[in-house]
Amino acid sequence: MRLRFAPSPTGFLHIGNARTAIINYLLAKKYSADFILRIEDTDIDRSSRESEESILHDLRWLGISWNEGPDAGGNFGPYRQSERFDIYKRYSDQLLAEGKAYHCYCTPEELERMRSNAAATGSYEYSGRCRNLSGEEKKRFIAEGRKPTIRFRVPDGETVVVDDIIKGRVVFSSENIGGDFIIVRSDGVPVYNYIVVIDDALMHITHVVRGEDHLSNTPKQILIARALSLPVLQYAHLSLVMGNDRKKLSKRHGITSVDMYRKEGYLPEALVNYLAMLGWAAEGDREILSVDEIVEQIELEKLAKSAAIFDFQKLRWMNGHYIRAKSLEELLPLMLPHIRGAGIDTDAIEQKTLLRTIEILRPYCELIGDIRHLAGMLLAEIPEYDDEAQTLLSTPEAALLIKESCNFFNHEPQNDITQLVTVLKAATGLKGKHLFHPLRALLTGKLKGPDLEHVIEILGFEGCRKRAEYVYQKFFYSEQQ
RNA sequence: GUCCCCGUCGUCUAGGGGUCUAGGACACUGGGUUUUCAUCCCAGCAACAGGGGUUCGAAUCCCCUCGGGGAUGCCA
Repeated sequence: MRLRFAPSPTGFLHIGNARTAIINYLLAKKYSADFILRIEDTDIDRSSRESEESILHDLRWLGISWNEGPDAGGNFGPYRQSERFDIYKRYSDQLLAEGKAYHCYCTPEELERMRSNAAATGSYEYSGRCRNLSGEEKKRFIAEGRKPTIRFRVPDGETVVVDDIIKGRVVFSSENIGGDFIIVRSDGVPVYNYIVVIDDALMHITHVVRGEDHLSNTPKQILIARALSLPVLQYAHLSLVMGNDRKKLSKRHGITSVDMYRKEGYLPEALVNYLAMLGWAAEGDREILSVDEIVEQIELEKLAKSAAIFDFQKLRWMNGHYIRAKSLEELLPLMLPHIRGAGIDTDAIEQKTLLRTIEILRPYCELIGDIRHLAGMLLAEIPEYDDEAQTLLSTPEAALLIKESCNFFNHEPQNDITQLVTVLKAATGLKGKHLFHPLRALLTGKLKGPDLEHVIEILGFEGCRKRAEYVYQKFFYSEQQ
């Protein structure tokens, strides 16, 4: 069994393509199949090496690996279509020689005109104008300087059956696949629907698992395979991933490139888990599964036929779950850049303190990047005091607490910080939320957050003292003026 | 327009003739834990697109309608 993922390097790895890659990879793992990565870079204007590299990078980040590919080599290369033009040329020459394809001299402008005329009346398909050109007509077109494309001569009255592993039996007739289609452009570059057949055959692919948007292309490909006496493969067409407006997922639905998910602080295991579960369900109502568990259970036959709307909420929930499941040691390097991004000098902080901070703050994180807005509460010299906290700290009730806090730090520097709450309680006569609320605001600058006990533990005597002093200066002292 | 695919809670899904007064998860609501919020735990809300058949019996099989999607490119 040999599977493949064949992206075109025209941008970042899209989340929908990532799902296709993941499912192929998971299946390859399950069946110990070879997994081939092929780069479909025949759209020369839009393809780039940078895109290819970023796609490979994103695939690796997701934990996907392949046995053969442009970087890995293999016995059936090259693995970039742009490096295989001589192969495609041989086959198109053969089709031409056998009369199964022909030169078409229609210009893009002419075709566009035919198309728009047809749109008014009804359906469009290529008229077949150049199907049976006389030598005379050909000569004339050539004399006009027209560069021909090569069109595949679609046979009449053929039935094409796709026995799709997911969709079931789908029957097409050669009459209504849109007429003779172009297989080689006028500049000599071959077209997807044609070369995909050659590559899959030559690379000994056994199962083509790809997006449903290719289902209608499949009869064209099968017709090509027949014409070339190449094998027809097993197909499995994955239902598409949609945005919340039920349109194919695209940029306007939010972030759609794997690259962005990584930057936002999603974990690859969450993305893999979520994408695998989109259109598939594991036994026993389980939602959170490791790659190995998914590999054990996943089957093409059990994948959903219907399109699925991408649920960002659920992905976030799952990501939060994986954040909580990770060890602190694993989390630290992932969160460190974000903590630094919040302007905190992590080099000045003991590793032990950082780990403990992450432990305390982690329940508040759905994304790794969420730590950025939280870290300041525990690690900044002086945290940001939000509006709610400022309002609270300006009340007379808080004034008393602020004053007594400063007392605690200034007059008895030997005080045990763990006694702060007890001492303040006695000194102010406040208790319950009347005590904890303003104290929280004073220490963290926020009205909500982790246990004050933990906050005090991380801040220590000095940290708490600095904040109390800051608040005294800002809210208490200024009010006395 | 034509061809093709699809249609169970708001969303992802389980279910494939009787065990379905339709199960789980996210979201939402309420409660518990907590000084607060988050985590965690418990409970609740909420669906078989519509209409015809077939059958003793249909969410499950068939047909039609409607709805959604994809293809119809010298993109892949």
